[in-house]
Amino acid sequence: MDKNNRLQSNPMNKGSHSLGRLFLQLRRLERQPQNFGNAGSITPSEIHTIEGIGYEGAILMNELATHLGVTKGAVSQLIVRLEAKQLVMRSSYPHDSRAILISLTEKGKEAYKAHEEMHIQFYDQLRSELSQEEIEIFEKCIEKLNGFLQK
Amino acid sequence: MDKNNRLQSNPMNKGSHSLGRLFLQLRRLERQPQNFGNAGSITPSEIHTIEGIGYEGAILMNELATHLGVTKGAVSQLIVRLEAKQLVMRSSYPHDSRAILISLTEKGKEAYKAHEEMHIQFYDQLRSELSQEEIEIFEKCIEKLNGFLQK
DNA sequence: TAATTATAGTTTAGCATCTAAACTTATTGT
DNA sequence: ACAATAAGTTTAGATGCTAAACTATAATTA
Repeated sequence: MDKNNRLQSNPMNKGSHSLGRLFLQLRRLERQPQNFGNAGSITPSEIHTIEGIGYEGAILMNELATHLGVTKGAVSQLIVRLEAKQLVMRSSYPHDSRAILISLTEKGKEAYKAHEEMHIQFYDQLRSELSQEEIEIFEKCIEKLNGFLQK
Repeated sequence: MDKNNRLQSNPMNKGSHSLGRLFLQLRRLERQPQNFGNAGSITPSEIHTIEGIGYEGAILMNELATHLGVTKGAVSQLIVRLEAKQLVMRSSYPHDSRAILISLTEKGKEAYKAHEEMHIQFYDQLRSELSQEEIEIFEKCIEKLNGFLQK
């Protein structure tokens, strides 16, 4: 295509463009089911849910919805599927009989750990190509981004 | 919940955790339709498509699919919708009568520009809270990430 | 040249993910 | 006790994607 025809060729905006490509990559990743442990194929939404549960140990549907940034209805549906796959289990919450505590089964914990291991390896790979100082600045930037997007 | 029960409490992994939260934020963002220009409500997939077209000026279905990292079928469906919204138009490609060139209508260009403007403002906001050096390191890290995820 | 193979794009069926809203059941506040 | 609120479930419908079958054109090869 004719590159002179581009609507945008602002050189100041190169960083924004890299970020844009990263978004597309992440969108692609977030569509790809994967195997974690021997739990079979797990979709991105499922693994995020497992991550949220595993991080807390046990969590209410409510809290999980807030953590994931989705409605309680969405979480309810996910938990049905994860329970069917025997990755999570429900138990009652002593202080409020309406509430339901979700926790990981042994199989779920395996998947959780395999996923964490993957994260750690990924991060190690990044660390191996950057200095300690660069990593710290990167993390600071990520925190800033998190702050902006919070709203 | 009992924080001592956490499956993961590795302090070395804090950066990975921030990155995880960023992913969740982005997932949430990427579900939210927005208004750009006076083109009405535009979904994330639609705006990514418009961005890909606008950046090149005119592009083949084929190339667009590669750029977005989706199948040609997905692009075909998106273009149908964007054409119905009068944001893009099809024209024939001189060298190959099978191929179809997609470009933006005036309304599409408006949406494109409004979206770019948003990106630039977002990036300016980030820049205002970081030093020039920090920005450069951040961009380097983004490039690294892009490299990793390419595979 | 005629037949085969490859390529560009479209269409369709089906899956995954989510929301909004209606619903059930339990809790809280007056 | 009663009304309002809160936790979770269910359902219908939107979105966004893939895989695979399909049409039409182009390129290759026998």
